[in-house]
Amino acid sequence: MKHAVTYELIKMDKETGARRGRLHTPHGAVETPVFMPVGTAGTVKAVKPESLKEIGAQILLSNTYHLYLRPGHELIREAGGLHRFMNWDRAILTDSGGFQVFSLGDLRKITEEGVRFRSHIDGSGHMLTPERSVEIQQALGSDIMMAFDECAPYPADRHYVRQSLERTTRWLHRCKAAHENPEAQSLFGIMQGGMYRDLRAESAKAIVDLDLPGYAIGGLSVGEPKELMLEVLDGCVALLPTDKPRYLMGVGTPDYLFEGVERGVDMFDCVLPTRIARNGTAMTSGGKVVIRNARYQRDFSPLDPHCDCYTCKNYSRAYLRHLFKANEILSAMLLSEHNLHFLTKMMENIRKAIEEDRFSQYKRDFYNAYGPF
RNA sequence: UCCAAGGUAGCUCAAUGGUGGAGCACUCGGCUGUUAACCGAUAGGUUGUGGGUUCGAGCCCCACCCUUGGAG
Repeated sequence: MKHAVTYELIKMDKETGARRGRLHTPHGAVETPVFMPVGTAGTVKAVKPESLKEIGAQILLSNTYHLYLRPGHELIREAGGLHRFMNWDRAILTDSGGFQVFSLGDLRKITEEGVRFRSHIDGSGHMLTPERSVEIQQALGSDIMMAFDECAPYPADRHYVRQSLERTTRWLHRCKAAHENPEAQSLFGIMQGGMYRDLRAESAKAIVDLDLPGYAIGGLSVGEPKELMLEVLDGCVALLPTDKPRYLMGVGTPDYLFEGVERGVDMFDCVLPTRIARNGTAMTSGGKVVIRNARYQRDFSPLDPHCDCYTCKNYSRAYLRHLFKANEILSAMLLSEHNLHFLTKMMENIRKAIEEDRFSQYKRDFYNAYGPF
């Protein structure tokens, strides 16, 4: 059987676990390692698809739970699928709603069958099951569907995490069984196991046994200290096959991206660049810039002097601060575009550095310029 | 000139005669498979002025100043 999405390993870094690869999808190739901007509700908030293309985004993430509630997956099927509906002809990965099991804590109840949600929009009741999640993602027509999982909270006791990951594994089998056309869309499995090394190993073995076209590491970056996260991540990557893409879910600060790549992760996604943009913060080559701060009131220099994005080419820090303070929508647009450009460009540089066997050097240079994260 | 209603944080306003608060603004912090153009924290006061009553006054009394509306 031919999978919709395949992974081509192009080059391994000589010193670290970093690797340069390529994902082949029904909507074009994706050069890895890659950062995927998040477009939860069928839009990367405040950024036009045209701008995303200019920035160089290769693949977007969208969300099953949110699109199911509004406007409804049947409507999107009727529109010709999510790609057409949102005018994005490059690749799309859809999350399964599994993260909402975690983030909508008070609004859901987990059972073996699935998860009962109360809509955060109108309070109505809904049942999301592995079968239902796959059905919705098939209607959306994403290139990569994620398995319906439970992202366990941190901290969580061993007993809970074990129960949770075993249920997630059973759910993965049901997702695979419900998956109708693996040649049109690929299903990625998600490893869980919290911060417990042996449970991670159990989870990894269970999902790798299904021989899926890609594997994700879930349940990290949920509030645990960075050292712990990296230690767990070390173990996780080692458990995954080298001939399949590895996706670290929910990671998006520059340091975590470098650390992930260094350990052999190929894909990342995160709301952080767009969210902090809307809240008045930018990532720049010189570090984090909280543009809302009074110190930038009369700073007429560009946000990042080393950046060639639309925002940095045309506007000053003083103007960006003014827009934010004045609650102007353009503030969210310009800062979001910049932050996505920044991370996308950073990943581009990382890929190039791996090709030229100077990943570690690039990482050092980047850290030196960026300062504390 | 008279009548009325008012003067409390930068702004708009709360506060039985009993420890003067809120929202917004300001300043700062946080945000990691989006419940998030969000959340949190700090700061900010001779309660228009001067007297009086009272154990105690933003609140009651007197005078004055100022604002708004009305009448002339």
